[in-house]
Amino acid sequence: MGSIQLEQQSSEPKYRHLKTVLTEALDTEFSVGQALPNERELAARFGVARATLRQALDQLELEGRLQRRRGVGTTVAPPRVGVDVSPRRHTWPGAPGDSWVTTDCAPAVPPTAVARMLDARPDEPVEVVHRVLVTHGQSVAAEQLYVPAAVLVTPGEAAPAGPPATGPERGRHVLARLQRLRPDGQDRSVELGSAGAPEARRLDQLPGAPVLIVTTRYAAAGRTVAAAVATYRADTCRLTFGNQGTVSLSAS
Amino acid sequence: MGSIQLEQQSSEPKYRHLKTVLTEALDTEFSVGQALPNERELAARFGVARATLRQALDQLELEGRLQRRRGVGTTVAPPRVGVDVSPRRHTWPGAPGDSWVTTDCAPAVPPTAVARMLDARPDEPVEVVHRVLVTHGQSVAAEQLYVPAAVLVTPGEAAPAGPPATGPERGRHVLARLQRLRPDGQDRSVELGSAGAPEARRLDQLPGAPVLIVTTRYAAAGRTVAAAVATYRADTCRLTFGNQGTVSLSAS
DNA sequence: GAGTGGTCTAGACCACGCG
DNA sequence: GCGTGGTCTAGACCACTCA
Repeated sequence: MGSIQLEQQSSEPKYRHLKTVLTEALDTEFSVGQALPNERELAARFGVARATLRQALDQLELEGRLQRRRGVGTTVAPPRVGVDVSPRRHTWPGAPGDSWVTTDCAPAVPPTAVARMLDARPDEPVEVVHRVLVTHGQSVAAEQLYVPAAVLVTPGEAAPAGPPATGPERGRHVLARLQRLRPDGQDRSVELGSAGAPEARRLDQLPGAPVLIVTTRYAAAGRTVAAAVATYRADTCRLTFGNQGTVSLSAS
Repeated sequence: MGSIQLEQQSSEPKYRHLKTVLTEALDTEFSVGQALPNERELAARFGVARATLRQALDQLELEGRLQRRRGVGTTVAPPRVGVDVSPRRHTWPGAPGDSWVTTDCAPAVPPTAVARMLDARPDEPVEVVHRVLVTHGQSVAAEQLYVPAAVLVTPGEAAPAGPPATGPERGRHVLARLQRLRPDGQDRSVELGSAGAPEARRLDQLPGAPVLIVTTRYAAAGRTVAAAVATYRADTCRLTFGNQGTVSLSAS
């Protein structure tokens, strides 16, 4: 990246041309993990204001090419890790092979959007199970699983030995009871969002960072019995859906 | 949104507080399609610089709450439209029920990343079929489908009557031949990206706008026979995966 | 304490859509 | 031609990490 000046011809914005130049430099002159010069240095080298340079860096970070940490610097990001969200692996919360870790649980009234998804009255109490997904030593996703209290009571069965009113143990208790319902299927959707303050803390990133929001509706006996809202770090991960056909492809 | 001043207490950045205030205003005082005051007006009303206000608007646009058009203004965005990308509906390119429209096709050498996905030599020629997906009168996705020329030739069959060297008709020809291979399965992944110049033009948005990139690998007879890179507008759509279980949920 | 990225300001001009 | 959002500047200070 020895370039000193940014020659430009057309009406293309500077930051976009800058992004192109930086992308080529990343492809040819940098390796994963390597640190870039700091922003003031880079801006001076290209002869632009720091805000303009940052516009280019912002997009490169959005695309997962760069990793920026306050107080530390900017480095070349590793390729995104693939996270399998296909129903085969991620079948049913708490099922064997489920690699999520339950971190907390408490009863609450759900957000209205969640209540609608559950076909529940807006004021109906639900259990909220908080879980995180850790791979390669880093948190990649945080999830809130909503289960109406009503679906957890089994008719003709005595109330179970009292679980704690809150905490991971209560969450495991809820998942165990959910397990007893036979899963029929799930609807799932993916959209772009930005991390709220609590998710950002759990995912070790700044609030407002881009995330992929995966919303899942779980069904048993033809009824919606649970809903999950999971936020995946968009910068570091890629959602994979495994093989959706009849014959396996060999892993490449 | 009659609020005139932005009182603040903690170390929370102004733009984030601003975003919270605006979100509440959108939820309570605005309806879909309604226009907001212009940016200079809003910035003055909240007592911040325009750049700070724009930081808040940027995030709200990323979340699909706002729609901004240069020369026009900012309006409240409608809810994102769900686009079904489940294998049931989106089975095999060109299959009946496939709602994509073929716009162009030409032979080319694929990008190296695509060649690797196809298990092809980097210089092996492929057919590139361009397609767009239109729903509710707007383009929501643009796709490039890569098919190695080798998989299209049928041994012991005469070369077909010459298709045009380029254009939609050639694309339909390629898809028709691809149909003859029996589909076995597909691998799919979703990640965040930003629109390049050509995709931006086809999706009627600005370059750099956030998109969801869906990469699909199609297999037949245990081999990878095609790969598709589709970019969906992240602002206006939500990818849905239908029912992935054994029993249908009633549509809500 | 030195150095990094994150936030913020108060301007300016440009490109675009529309009447 | 006017009003809109998009780009750009040249500063400033803050919050954070690390030696």
